[in-house]
Amino acid sequence: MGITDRKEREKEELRETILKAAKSLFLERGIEKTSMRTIADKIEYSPGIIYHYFKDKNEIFHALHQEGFKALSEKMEVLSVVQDPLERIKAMGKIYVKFAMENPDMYDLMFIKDAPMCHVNDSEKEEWKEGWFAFNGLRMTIVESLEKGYFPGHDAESLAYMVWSTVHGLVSLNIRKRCEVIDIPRRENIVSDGLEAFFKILG
Amino acid sequence: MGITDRKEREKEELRETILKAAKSLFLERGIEKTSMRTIADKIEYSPGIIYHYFKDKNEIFHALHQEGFKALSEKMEVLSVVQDPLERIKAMGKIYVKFAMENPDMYDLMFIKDAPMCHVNDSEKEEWKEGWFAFNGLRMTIVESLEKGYFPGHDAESLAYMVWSTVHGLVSLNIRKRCEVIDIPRRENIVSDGLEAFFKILG
DNA sequence: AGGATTAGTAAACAGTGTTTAATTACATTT
DNA sequence: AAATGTAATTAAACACTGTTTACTAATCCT
Repeated sequence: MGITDRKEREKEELRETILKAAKSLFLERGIEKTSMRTIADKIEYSPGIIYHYFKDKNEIFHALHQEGFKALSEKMEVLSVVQDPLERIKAMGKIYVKFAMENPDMYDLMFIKDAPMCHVNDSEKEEWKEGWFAFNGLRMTIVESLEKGYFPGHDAESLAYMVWSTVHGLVSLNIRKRCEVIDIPRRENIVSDGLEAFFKILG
Repeated sequence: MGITDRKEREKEELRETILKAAKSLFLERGIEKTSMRTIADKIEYSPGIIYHYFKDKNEIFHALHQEGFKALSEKMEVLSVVQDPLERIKAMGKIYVKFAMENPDMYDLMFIKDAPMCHVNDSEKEEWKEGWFAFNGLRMTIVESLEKGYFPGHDAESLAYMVWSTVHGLVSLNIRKRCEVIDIPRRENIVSDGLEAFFKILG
């Protein structure tokens, strides 16, 4: 079965090539300017071939979407050294915001664009694994905080969603250029300043 | 100059007709499915005519964008009866979230989509008036809170951006379908639950 | 009434995602 | 080695998109 195996491998290779081309085009020109034809041009194949490896454009970007979550979760690994759960929440927030500001297009794809989520709804229904895993990391840390007496009278789920919302809001308003309402000198650091204000309120 | 006036009025009328058609199509099918041709079909003119009244598709949706801000600021008018500034912040948050959940497509256009903001950047640069006005309402209330001794050690700008970020995060994660990570029974009320958690933390 | 201006249109351009049918390349079987 | 069957690959088309162009028809002003 050596030949079938090699075939299999070659097929996988082209899939990876398509994905790599899509990623580099996406990161330097955005999703809208990355068309099936520009991807095809880049890999020097005809546009039609892509549909033998991906159902549609959405499936390509869903794959990149997953890569993004892998990258983010890797950055979260250092959190294991932070003992205090409240400090760990703050450290998570910092990593999250840093990731978003350093990879705005990837963040956009992961948390703002509606494109790849439609795909999730269609094919995997209640299955958005990467997202669930990431959110659960935050929720567990908050459960631990509640156990240690932080945030009395709160419940983990609401609190976790609220914390996520705040950091998401901080970065997404910036990424989608809604910060123009803030004076130019302040604007530069408004995301990290907002984050610090949030931490101060958390206690 | 009566004739010129009537001409002017008629021209304004078609502009309004286009806007009305665009709005109704947009609200029932979303921005992506509202094309220049579907608008033209609806008003029973040829697609080309739209370009005599609007520079491009963006300019149409920038006009709707402004309508959205007018609607939101009208809903904020009741706030004048709330005396305590901290309570006013909370009331603002509730109105904001209610508006977003009742008009998700309009909210999307106003705060999530990048489309109409590009237009702002190009033509009016540092001029996004409606947005600045809305944000300033929040900032002023927070200044008042600081004066009354709330949030010691904070500055108004960071705090205002943080509060805005939280409410924006709560609704935008929901609108862009990132709440699938939350269990189904909790999901239904997660936005208002998250908002309550935030209020609880604000004090 | 005639020339200028404006409203409106049809058709085209360049682009998009996607599907189709046809073709090429290649492994397997005869 | 030649024929067959299968999979990879392509060119071309379809139905869209936003936008521009050249043209016509209507209206206004002198």
